[in-house]
Amino acid sequence: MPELPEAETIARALHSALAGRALRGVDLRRRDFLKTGSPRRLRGLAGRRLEAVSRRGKSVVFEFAGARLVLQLGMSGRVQLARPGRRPPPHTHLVLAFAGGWEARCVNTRRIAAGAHVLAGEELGPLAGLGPDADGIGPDDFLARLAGRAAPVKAALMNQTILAGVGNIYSDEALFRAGLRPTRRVRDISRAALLRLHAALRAVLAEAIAAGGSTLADSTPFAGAEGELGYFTLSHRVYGRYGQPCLECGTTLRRAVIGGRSSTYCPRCQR
DNA sequence: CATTTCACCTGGTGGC
DNA sequence: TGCCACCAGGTGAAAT
Repeated sequence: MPELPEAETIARALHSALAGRALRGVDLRRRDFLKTGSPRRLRGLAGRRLEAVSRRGKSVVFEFAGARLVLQLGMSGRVQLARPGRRPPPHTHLVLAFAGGWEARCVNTRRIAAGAHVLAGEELGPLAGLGPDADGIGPDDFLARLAGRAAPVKAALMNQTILAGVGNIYSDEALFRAGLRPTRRVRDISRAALLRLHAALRAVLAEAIAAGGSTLADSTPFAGAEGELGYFTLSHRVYGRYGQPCLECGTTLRRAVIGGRSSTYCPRCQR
């Protein structure tokens, strides 16, 4: 599912293909995909120049002069960068047409937690209340934001107000690398172990972003092929491997449900 | 406030 | 082969 690295990869690809181009047309194909702002305001973006595409947490941000369009990818969000004319894929809910003949097609199959937000000026919309981005946070800030919490460390990592961008996949991977059981309460974890977790999280995210970058280099959406932006495979060590042997010690990986999310961990390597 | 739980939605899977 | 129950999970609102 799209978390920080996937959103980063999408934002970078869109930025290199589209930054500097004028938005020519907006096609909102599913009205309820627009969560903040009116369709009128959305259409009002047409004619403006796209200054940049960036990322905040798990969201992709189209930056226009005086306004922003925030795209929440949710559970199953993808963006297809394509030439107009060809039929958009099923579940295409919003199409942004740019000068130079590129369309950014926002595709969502499971319509959960996904949507677009048109923000004027300094308006924050869904970005309000987000903690600092997980790929840039330093060890001191990380410790300060987590310190003393009663929540299970897995839940704390996925709490977007504490730290933005981490979801089920990368929290599982970071906890495995740090040797921490996802059910452990943060306040019971030593400072040294939390520092290990910080380092593990930063490393996992950096590797995933690099993997996304290499995927981009292969798919070259700018070369004319239809570019599906959104997913790539970093080889996961625990995520989704419930019931299979741990790659470090061979113990069968177990599953725990935390905050309604299933988490996979090694009962021997993670304490 | 912090924390926990639940609804939302659809495609893929696995059992029969 | 076909049917259907079940699962996945990001977000925000509601409950504790």
